[in-house]
Amino acid sequence: MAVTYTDVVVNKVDRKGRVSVPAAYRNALAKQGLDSIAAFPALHHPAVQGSGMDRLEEISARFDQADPFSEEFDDGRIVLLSQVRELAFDGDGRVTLPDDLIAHAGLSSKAAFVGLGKHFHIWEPTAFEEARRAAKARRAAKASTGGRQPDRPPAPGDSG
Amino acid sequence: MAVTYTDVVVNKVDRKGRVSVPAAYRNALAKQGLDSIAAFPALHHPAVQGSGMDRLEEISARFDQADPFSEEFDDGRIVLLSQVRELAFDGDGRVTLPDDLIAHAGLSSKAAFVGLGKHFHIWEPTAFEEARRAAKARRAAKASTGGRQPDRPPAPGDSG
DNA sequence: TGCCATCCCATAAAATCCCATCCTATCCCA
DNA sequence: TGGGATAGGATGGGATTTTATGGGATGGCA
Repeated sequence: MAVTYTDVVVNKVDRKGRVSVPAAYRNALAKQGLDSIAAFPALHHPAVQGSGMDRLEEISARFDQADPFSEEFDDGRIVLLSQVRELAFDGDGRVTLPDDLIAHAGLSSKAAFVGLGKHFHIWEPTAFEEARRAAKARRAAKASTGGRQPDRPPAPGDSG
Repeated sequence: MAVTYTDVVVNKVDRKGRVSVPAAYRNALAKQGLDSIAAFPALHHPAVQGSGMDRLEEISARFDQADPFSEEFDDGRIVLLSQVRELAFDGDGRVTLPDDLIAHAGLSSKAAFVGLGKHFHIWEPTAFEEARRAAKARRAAKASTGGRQPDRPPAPGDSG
């Protein structure tokens, strides 16, 4: 599977908390037989991270391989899996965002879907613009001090 | 079967000791033809662990795989399986929690259903929030002292 | 006959479905 | 190549259906 989600699309969040998932994303998911997205708070950003449930099953399977009662996996299980929400599409390709995710991402009336390859983020549009600007600035700073930047990985293909 | 239980849902425990099992969980179980949950005290937490009976059989099978005659696993099996209760749904999708499970989890008027993939926990809501906070802190501490820990499968947020 | 576990019903709130409308990118044809 | 015709998306809102929850009725068992 290659890059599935690309582009940035801004859609409205209506007063019921619904947002249309961009058709391109929906179609990508539909090809895998999925009619929902797995959503949870992005670890390092004020954004919702989304993907197909299949991505999550991978992770869940890893926890499961180990002794289901080993204590060492409990923290990961609790922190990661308990935050996952499965959001099913309604008949019009929309999902309703739960309050806690709306809060985490600081969403109000608009949501920016940001394609990141195998997953995507949902940001408050202006917050995303700001974050992107900041990221660019950091990269520029680094570039000027030397060193290869990861915007053009040397290896072809997709390793993830 | 994959990630079946996600999300955290807080429901009331009425004065008869009944709780509504979240519809999402019920529906998942119904798809497997189940109309009850298997519940027992979680090993490392003040919580009730639940799943479908099918999941329990799977777990029991692992004890056999390991070493059917090892004393260690036999103890585990006895401790675990002897404490399992099958809680049937009433007509409205509720179950009645036995006193010992209520005691073990310290439940009173509310119960938090915590989806953990293939099984779920039932916690006293504030106790769960506290436990999750602690788990997050431990993970953060570990992550900062070194690379990926063996108890830390690639997080869904790690790539983004 | 008293107690407890079920079952059943009523209600309020919330989630879901369904349809009408508005937009916009695309297509077709003169 | 201009412009209307179309199809697919995105939105809003109302109608329905599910859920969650409280309480009472019922039946079995000690």
